[in-house]
Amino acid sequence: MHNIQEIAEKLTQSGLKVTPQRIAVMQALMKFHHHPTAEEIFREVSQNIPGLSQTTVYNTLDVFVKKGIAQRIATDAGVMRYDVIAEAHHHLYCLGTARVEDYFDPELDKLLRDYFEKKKINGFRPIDIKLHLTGEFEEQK
Amino acid sequence: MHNIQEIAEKLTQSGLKVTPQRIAVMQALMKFHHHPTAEEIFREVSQNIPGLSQTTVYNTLDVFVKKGIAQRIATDAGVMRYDVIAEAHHHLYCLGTARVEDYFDPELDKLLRDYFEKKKINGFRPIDIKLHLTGEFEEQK
DNA sequence: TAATAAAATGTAATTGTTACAAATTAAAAA
DNA sequence: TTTTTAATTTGTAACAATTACATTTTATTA
Repeated sequence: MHNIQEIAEKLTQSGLKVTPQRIAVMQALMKFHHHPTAEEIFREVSQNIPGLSQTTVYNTLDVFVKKGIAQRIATDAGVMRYDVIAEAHHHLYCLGTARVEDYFDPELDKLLRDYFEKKKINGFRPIDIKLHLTGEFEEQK
Repeated sequence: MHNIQEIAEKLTQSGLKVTPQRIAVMQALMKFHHHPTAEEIFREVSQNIPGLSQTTVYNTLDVFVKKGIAQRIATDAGVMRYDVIAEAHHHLYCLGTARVEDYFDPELDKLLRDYFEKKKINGFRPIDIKLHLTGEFEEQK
């Protein structure tokens, strides 16, 4: 779902009005695969929508998060990063760069699900299990 | 190691001068088990050290993190929280409250270590593996 | 096409954190 | 002990990211 039609549909489904700003923010979210900050999205979307306000970007991202069509992640640098929600995935935090990448691993998900089914944590019912892998990218990519 | 002597020793070992502020900050870090914010530490430590500056708390926590005797974690609320580093542990993020609790599970650690030994992620070498369990505490505790 | 609730805008406030210069202090040397 | 010196603390001000709020604009529905 990368075209305007489908995005509009998704917005309507979530009970949101379809506006150029929202469509553009969603497109930017889907374009960047490295968890953009609100500022990066603002810069990107501003090219198409000249008078765009920062506030709008923050509002829009917030709404997306509340509706569950985007995800907000806190980074160690103190900036929030955003993410379109697709399937379950984990995050790779690159040490040198501040990069955050998605990591999909259904096999691991199953392993964890099974593990916590057996093992109970006292009084805590996990709803979402996410791995936080800190490390380094080897030169290549 | 909860007494002044031992804390002082730990500071010296890390190549840090022993100051009342540092000792008090470390004591506060050890007293609170729910990952205090800099502000919480400031309030606590201010009681013993009246003229204490906010900046000192931030500096001190930063130094601790750099020396590896404390840990800084970014939260979804946009505030940093701090943590004395003991053994490897994971974090339980409580949905309702903004609480973050430690979760120790050596068995799980081994499971994960083994898993990533076999399974290679393309180009990424994990240094630290941390689980991020979001969920709810059941009434009791 | 008009009415209306929702959304976007701009500005200003707020919050958490950091930069920086000056004053103080812990530790080492005399 | 006293002196020296580099490290640490302090206070203030700056900063960056985010939010509050009042006003204007717009998408949707009737």
